[in-house]
Amino acid sequence: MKPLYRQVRETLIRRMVDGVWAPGEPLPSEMQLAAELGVSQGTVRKALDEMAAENMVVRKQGRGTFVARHDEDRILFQFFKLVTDDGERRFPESRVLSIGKARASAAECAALALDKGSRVIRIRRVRSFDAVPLIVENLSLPETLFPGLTETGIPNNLYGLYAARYGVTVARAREQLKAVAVPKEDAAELGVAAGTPALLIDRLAFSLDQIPVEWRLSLCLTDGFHYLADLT
Amino acid sequence: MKPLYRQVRETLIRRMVDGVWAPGEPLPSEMQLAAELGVSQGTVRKALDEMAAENMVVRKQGRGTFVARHDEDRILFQFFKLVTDDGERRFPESRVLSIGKARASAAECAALALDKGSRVIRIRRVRSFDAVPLIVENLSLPETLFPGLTETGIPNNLYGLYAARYGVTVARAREQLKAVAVPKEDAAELGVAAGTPALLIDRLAFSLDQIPVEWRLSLCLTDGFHYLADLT
DNA sequence: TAGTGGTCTAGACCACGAC
DNA sequence: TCGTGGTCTAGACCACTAC
Repeated sequence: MKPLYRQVRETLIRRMVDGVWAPGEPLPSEMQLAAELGVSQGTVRKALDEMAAENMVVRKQGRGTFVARHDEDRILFQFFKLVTDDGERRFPESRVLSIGKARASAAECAALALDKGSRVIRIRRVRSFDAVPLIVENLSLPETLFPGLTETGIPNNLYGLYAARYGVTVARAREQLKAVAVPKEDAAELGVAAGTPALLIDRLAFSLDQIPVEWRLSLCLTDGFHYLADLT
Repeated sequence: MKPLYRQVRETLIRRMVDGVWAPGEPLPSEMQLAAELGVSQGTVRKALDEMAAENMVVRKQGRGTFVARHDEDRILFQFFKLVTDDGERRFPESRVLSIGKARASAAECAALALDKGSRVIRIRRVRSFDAVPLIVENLSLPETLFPGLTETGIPNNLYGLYAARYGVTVARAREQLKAVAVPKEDAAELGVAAGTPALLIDRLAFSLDQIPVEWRLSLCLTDGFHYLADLT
């Protein structure tokens, strides 16, 4: 049998997925949750501590426990690892180059665990620091999860939009990095010669319930910037 | 005042640094530690759980709590992020190209927090998979921490040597990644043309007591391999 | 002052490993 | 069977926030 605190944890995650508590909202207090779920406060606490460690909730002494929001700095930088060489964390501006729908390619079906023939939304954009382009990004999203996305404006912070408009919270991602030569198609957008070395980041993002919800290929110049990883 | 469980944690780390318990050895049981330190078992447990989460100790139900060892698996999963494109984790062979002592450069002093004029050990080696060279590595170590290192054989698993021979346990590292063109000096070792894109990994490794103990620049080809990061 | 999460304690029982 | 860590409970007090 699964430990009680993990069952509690899953109940709470289920509720967040179902939108019972929206991002930014406070959860009931530990005592209330314990009473409602028929367990002791300590068990609820262990579940919440684990969720806090994974950035799903934020605990504030004296105030309460809140569902994590995707516009808090700590969450933003959970997924954005590119830092200036003097260690400054900054967030780039974005400009959408194209957006549209299409039948998912084989690679997209594989990455996003979609059935053959499913449809995806594709976004291509450039991200810049101080008007200097540094990243070209190609995103694929399952259309069923984000209906109508192509008709709205695309904000800089996409994960905030996923959460606010579609109730899809990105909780975790895995990134695969390679060094590649910038191909002809991307050279112009980045303002460099084709063949320049660049960092290719292949990211698959997962929702609270571990479903892949976004596939993103980012081609990054690393002049004055680097990808920062902590091996803990 | 610092919480009790953190004081316990620091006491235990201090003992590991001082070699009271060597890697692989069991710690006293929770009850024994609690009695000795004059706290409750729950407080010791919280300290140990935290240390287990940071890979400093390994807990095994029914057996005990053990000081973590720098065996291949730990290196592979905690410190070696390069995996094959089909997800296989493998350990490369290494061949030392040169080893020697020198006065630390300004960059080395800055990275390793050394006084100007300190001496360092420098190692240069090539790492291969199936005899195909994939990584050229330049390491710098403070000589005071590793006396006599230049006179011994250099094993493939350096962190194991640091721990076994010098009592220096690498607990954490930060890595900075860039995409660069392979310079002339390294092209021959890697068997590629100068200018080929490669991943440059700048790693600073810290001991249990948070002292920088190794600076490592790894130039990696990412053909058939990638750097894997989990954003949690 | 009241309510929240943070720390600390004490004790019970369970699951696992060694013998 | 015994000793270990793993889970669960219950209750006390502290630190912080809001009112």
